[in-house]
Amino acid sequence: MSSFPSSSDRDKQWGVGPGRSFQQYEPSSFAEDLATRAPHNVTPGLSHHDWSDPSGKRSIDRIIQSEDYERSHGKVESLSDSQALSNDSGNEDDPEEKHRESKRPRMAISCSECRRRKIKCDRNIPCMACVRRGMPGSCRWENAKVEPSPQPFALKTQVDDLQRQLESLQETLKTLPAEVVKAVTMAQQPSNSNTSPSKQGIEHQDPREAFPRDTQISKGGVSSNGNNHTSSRLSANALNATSSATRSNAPPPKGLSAFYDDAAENAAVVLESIAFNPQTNEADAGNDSMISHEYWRGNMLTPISGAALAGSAKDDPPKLRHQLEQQNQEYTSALTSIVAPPWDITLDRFNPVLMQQGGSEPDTPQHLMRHKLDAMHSIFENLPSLSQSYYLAEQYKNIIHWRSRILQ
Amino acid sequence: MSSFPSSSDRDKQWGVGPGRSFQQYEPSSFAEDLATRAPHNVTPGLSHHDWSDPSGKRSIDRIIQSEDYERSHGKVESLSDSQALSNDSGNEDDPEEKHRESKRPRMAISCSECRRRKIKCDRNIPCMACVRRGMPGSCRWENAKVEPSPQPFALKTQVDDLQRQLESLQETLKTLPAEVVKAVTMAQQPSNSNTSPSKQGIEHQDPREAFPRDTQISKGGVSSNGNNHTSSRLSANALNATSSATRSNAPPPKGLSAFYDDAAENAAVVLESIAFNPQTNEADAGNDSMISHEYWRGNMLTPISGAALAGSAKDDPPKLRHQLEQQNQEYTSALTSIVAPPWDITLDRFNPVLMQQGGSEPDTPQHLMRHKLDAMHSIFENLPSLSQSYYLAEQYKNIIHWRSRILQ
DNA sequence: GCGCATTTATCGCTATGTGG
DNA sequence: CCACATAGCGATAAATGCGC
Ligand SMILES: [Zn+2]
Ligand SMILES: [Zn+2]
Ligand SMILES: [Zn+2]
Ligand SMILES: [Zn+2]
Repeated sequence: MSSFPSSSDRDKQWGVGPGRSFQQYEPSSFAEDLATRAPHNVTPGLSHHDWSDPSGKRSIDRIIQSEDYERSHGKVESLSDSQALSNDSGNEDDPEEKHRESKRPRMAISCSECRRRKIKCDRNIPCMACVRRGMPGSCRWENAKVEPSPQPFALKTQVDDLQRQLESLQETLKTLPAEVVKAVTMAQQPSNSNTSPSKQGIEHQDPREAFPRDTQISKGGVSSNGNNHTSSRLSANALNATSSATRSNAPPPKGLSAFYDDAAENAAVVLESIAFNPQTNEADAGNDSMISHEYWRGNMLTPISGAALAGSAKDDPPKLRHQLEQQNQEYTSALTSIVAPPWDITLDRFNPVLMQQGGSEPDTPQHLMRHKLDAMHSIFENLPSLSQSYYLAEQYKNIIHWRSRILQ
Repeated sequence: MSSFPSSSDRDKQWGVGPGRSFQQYEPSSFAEDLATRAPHNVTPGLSHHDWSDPSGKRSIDRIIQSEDYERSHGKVESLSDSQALSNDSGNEDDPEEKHRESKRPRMAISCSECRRRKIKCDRNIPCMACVRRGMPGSCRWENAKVEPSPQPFALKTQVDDLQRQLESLQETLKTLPAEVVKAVTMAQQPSNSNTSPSKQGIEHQDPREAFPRDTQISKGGVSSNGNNHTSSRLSANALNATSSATRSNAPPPKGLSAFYDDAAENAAVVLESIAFNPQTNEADAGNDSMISHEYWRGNMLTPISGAALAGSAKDDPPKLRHQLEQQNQEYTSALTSIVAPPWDITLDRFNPVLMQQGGSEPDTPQHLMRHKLDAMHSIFENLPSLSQSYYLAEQYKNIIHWRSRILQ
């Protein structure tokens, strides 16, 4: 750490380029460097010159990348994120901070993944790079800091901390009424604490067993994988299995019915608040941070755009190409099966295809209405999760907004 | 160590290229290196060439990025220096040791078993290789590799796992009635260990990296690393299941307590307004950056790629095969329904699926409203997690924003 | 079980873009 | 024109997994 051999820097002559010579690694650049990499969050521009402390640079940057860092460091905070996106409002800036520093001089356009990997991004949404890599779903665009590459290690303290929390929570849970506890644990399956990777798990043997399959899968979505969280909601569902047959199993826990109702209410409230006061929720949401953000981050599905596909195919081996095509086809069809099916868009009007089978009746307006509603039902039925509904709504909103801008 | 090919690597100076000369790995890095790595430690010092930062360090730094860091950030460096490398002190010399660390750490994606045997791994969690071998239980993804660093570090997988458990529990808790939750959190909340940290710490990186492809899919309950805490979500499935899989026009849900209806109605109105009257919300929309988007980062489900499926099926018993296919189908459709944009981008204009229905409907009879509400109920019943919805919404908002930029 | 040819990922450093 | 950021090349470390 001692200061770096500054003088030496200069020596490094490496062929200077024609034109201007970059001496990038000068002191200042150092700071820059940090800023850049660290990006994780920091990004926002603040100049972190401050801590330019030369020493340890490298490691430090990496380290710093945590958001908290910035937070604590000064400002940044969500602002950057939100801001970036929100753009519209634009008005109220942070009153307080005022730092003249421009936050983000240059907006990013490459997808996050490409930025992280420092590779070329074709700027499509599932960009080719991501598609080729087999994870079109991880192709996102966030106008924000770049995250550092994943690392296999973590701080032990983290582990300890988590462990502690977990225990604490579990402990607390014990104090709850029996029924509740039961429901909860049931839902959440004994989290064996074990941190250690001791195997356990699924036993082996019958391969079929290995695949948990059952259940959740079809879940309308989301939840899915191991994450439970989603799921949990032990409530409502059980209660009104309204929607048709259930997949069997899991009989609703009984004594909780009273709670369920409440849960439903809560859900409604939540939805409402999200819809109307996103920022308000911010707080809540924020705090629930219990969840790991990691969850959904990476494998979202996304249909590959035709262009991207075509492009990639160009020089890829036929095998890969075929694979991509097939993959895409799957995505697309799946997508269609749910979103599109009930509608016959070509009619340019609401026309629930599915419903039709039900017996085509005359075209009475009345009936049309009826169809409409039924179709809507179909949709809603396929929007099992709040995420979905919220997403659709949001999406729609965005589209409108976007369009108005484009068409200007 | 010895295995390391290379120390000599360094020699390979690859001649400087014509055109621009990169001397990348040399001089300049020096300074930098020195600052950073060297200090750190350990590294033995190999002649500069070797600066190979030995490794540990490198990766370690990365690791550290956790929040905890910042906390201490005040001095991060110290940490890094001493801590991380602490080991070094003293023995830093052995060339051997140090070597084991790599300059460019990469996360593994094949399961441990496959890696060990050097055979192909389909990257699913019980990977086919393991399944076929009859020991799906032994299929784990431990990023084993080097786990050298003594003290302060731990495998990230551990952290992930813990985190997951914690989240799961908390999520579940959230579904409980407010009062209960309050009691619980209160009891344990004492801001124990800054909770916040956890969230972030882990965040970057995620599994997706690890399993580029669709992997987790079958995971169902298995947490990624082997632990089996099954995922909970006891009931949700039931409900949701129906939807995607079945497209039957199930009759509208009904029969909840009156009060539920009220709540739902409110929510329904909200949702409706969002969907049908986007502009109203527009303002809000912008700000979104709500919640820690980080939340869901990471474990989204992804359908099994056709290729993978095909491959596995190849020599598997038909029964299993069928199961897999079905499972996949369900996953695909479910997930797609969430992610799939309701518009048809290729048309360069949208096909507002939702819009239509909403838009018109001026004279909605009373009973129509009723249906709508019923539909809303369906949604609420499946309300999964706030985090998810936020994440998704955010995600898409980003996309829209991005598009608007690209399109100018 | 494993040598080793391939494929893939990481990252120093340069080229560019952009707001001020 | 400059300071500061992003884009992304291309060398090269590492992981994968064929084939014996
Ligand atoms: Zn990209
Ligand atoms: Zn991408
Ligand atoms: Zn495997
Ligand atoms: Zn395996």
